[in-house]
Amino acid sequence: MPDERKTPDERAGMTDLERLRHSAAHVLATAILRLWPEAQLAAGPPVENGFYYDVELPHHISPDDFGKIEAEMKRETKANHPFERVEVSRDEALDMANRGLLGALGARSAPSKFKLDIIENIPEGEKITLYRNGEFTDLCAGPHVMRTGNIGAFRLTNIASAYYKGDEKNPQLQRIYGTAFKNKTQLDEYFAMLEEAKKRDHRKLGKELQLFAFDDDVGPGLPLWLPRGAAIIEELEKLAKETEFAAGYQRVRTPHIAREQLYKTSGHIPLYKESMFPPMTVDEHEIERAEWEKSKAGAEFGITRFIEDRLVAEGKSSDADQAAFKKRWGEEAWEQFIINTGGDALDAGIGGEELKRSLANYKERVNHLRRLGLPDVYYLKAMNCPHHHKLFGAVPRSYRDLPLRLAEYGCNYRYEQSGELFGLMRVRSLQMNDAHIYCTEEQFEEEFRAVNEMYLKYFKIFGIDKYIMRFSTHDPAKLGQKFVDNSELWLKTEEMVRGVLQRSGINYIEVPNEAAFYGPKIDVQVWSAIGREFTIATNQVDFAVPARFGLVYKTRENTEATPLCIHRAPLGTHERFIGFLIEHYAGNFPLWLAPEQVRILPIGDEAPLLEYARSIENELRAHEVRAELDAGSDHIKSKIASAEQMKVHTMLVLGKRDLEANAVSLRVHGQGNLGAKPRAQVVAGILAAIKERRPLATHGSWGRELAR
RNA sequence: GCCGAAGUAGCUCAGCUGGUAGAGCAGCUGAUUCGUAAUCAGCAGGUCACGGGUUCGAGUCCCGUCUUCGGCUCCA
Repeated sequence: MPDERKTPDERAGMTDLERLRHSAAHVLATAILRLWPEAQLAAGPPVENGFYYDVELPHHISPDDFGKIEAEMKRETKANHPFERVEVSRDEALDMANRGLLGALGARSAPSKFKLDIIENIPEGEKITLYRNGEFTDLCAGPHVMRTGNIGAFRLTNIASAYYKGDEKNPQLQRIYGTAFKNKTQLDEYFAMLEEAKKRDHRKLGKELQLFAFDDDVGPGLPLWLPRGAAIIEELEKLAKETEFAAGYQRVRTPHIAREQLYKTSGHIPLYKESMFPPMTVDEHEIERAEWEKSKAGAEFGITRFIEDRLVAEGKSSDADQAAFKKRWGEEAWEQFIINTGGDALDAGIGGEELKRSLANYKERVNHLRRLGLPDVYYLKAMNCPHHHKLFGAVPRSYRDLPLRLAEYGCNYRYEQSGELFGLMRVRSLQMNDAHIYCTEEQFEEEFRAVNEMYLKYFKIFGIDKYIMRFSTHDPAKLGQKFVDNSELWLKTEEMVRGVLQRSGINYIEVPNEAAFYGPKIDVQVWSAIGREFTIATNQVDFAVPARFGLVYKTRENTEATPLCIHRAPLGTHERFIGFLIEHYAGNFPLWLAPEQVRILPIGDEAPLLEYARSIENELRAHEVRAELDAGSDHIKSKIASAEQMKVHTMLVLGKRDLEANAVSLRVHGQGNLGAKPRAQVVAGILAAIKERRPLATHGSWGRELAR
């Protein structure tokens, strides 16, 4: 949370680079004020890749303004003013803010309104400090570098909007982002890294490599998987199925929709209703219902008219009448009677044949509508757990059945806010590598440990060597609102999870107040080959929802107990995981994952050569290798260029010489020509590399091994 | 959802202050038979995101909608 106050301890812990960037934010503010003295400054902290300053300003700053802002910043760093720390009393600070002196170059007519607000939020007893560089003074707790000249190299990067303190009820500010480094070399390296990241962008590569597409008619956030992308999905599912089968999981299948009641039971409605697609209403009695509703309204009118015409006019009523009415016609008719007469019926006498007829008519209609029942309401499923809970409950369970591990690549639909959609990383239809493990408390530790080990196994396969597990716990103050109200269970399960994480030596950090509503969770963060961060999977403990579903198993003592549930998805969703893999591998997938594993490129199109090429293609395809034959009339250079461009993993170039020697000329994407090899050796090498899921991409070792 | 920017051929992009919509690549047809990153020629390809408006005339100006992007907020 960028706008949450940092404690003095956290500030003292700022790294040198953060200090430098924080100082750069002050220099940015100095420059902005020189150009637009009326600017109201809010906050300007260092962030992960740089810094920003939030300002309120009538002029809309655009990248076109960056040049002149940077020029002013340059002047300030050239001047090499010292950062001067001044301690002031609360009253002095308030006085200065009122005179517009804070976040300013000098006195101004308007008070420094955001600074005033910030001062008011500084806890009593905490020191209030100002920092000055040149003529610029800002309310700031520091720390800073010694002088403005210590900011070696900086550049403004982009501009965005942000609510003051991140609250949409507050005014919207312009947030100017920049980055700064000790020297120009580091700055240049950073921008080179960004360039590389741009080249690896999964949206760009996904289009170029024909992996997936989006279409306006299908809808935003609903990816269409082209055959090349679907091939990756197939491989991931194969991997998951093998791994999970070996770990004792059982596969299940559930529909994509369910009745409203399921999500009421699970508690997702109303808690997550906004992020679900709006419901579908199915009404088999739509016409009949409409007719009877209409005649019910007619009957009501009849009652009303009777009241108006007769009873009210005659003006008589009694408690005995009321009781008699209710007994004869029921509570509902009485209520309706009251509603229709605006309460006058209380004072009116009850009786008369006409009223009786009207009420009989009315009641018949009410009863008929009741028999029709309510229309069916269905939701697209936003998660698989409720369906899986129903599967647990579908069969009587005993402790002997536990742990029960139900796995499914379930397709979920989530109505993510339009502004959240982002390529494959945030979508509205997602296929999750989901499973739910139902177990006893005693089994929990072993199950949870096994899940973590599965993560580590996958990391190895995909060459992910940097990860962290974020262990999110509850906030006791929000029990009953954001979190299921059971303090004891929270503490108990959190302790269990913490224990497993500690004992298994997993790399984790603890994050308070971010748990799921039904239990503590673990978010798995990984870093791609170029150091971009992704949250790939979440792993959750659920001690609440199985009870809501009334799930029980028979214990050894023949009593009933509720199982614990672990929600886990090591490969997250296909969408996000493949998005990650594309950027991780820069589109150069290892052979087993490559959309097109082998392309056969004959030199020329003479019949015997094509026949030879076809026989190799058939042999590979018989082993389910994704092999294609380029039988076109292009020159070989051109065929190679096309194959390289599509990042085809292995190319087999075939000419007369190869035909005569029963050989193939091996070429691997990124490795170039590896020379002619016996056909059987190359085929065997390809099959082995796929079977073993050798982790490296094109720079991998298998091509080299074959070339030996 | 909020703020800002963008949307021209399958892709990458040009199209100036309003005056008949263009290139390269990809595609198709033909020629080329070439040993490791692009052989040549021809053809075809467009409701300039969509809907209104201003104008004699709109890709270009104005308004609305959709989508995408950069952020904010959100993420069971």
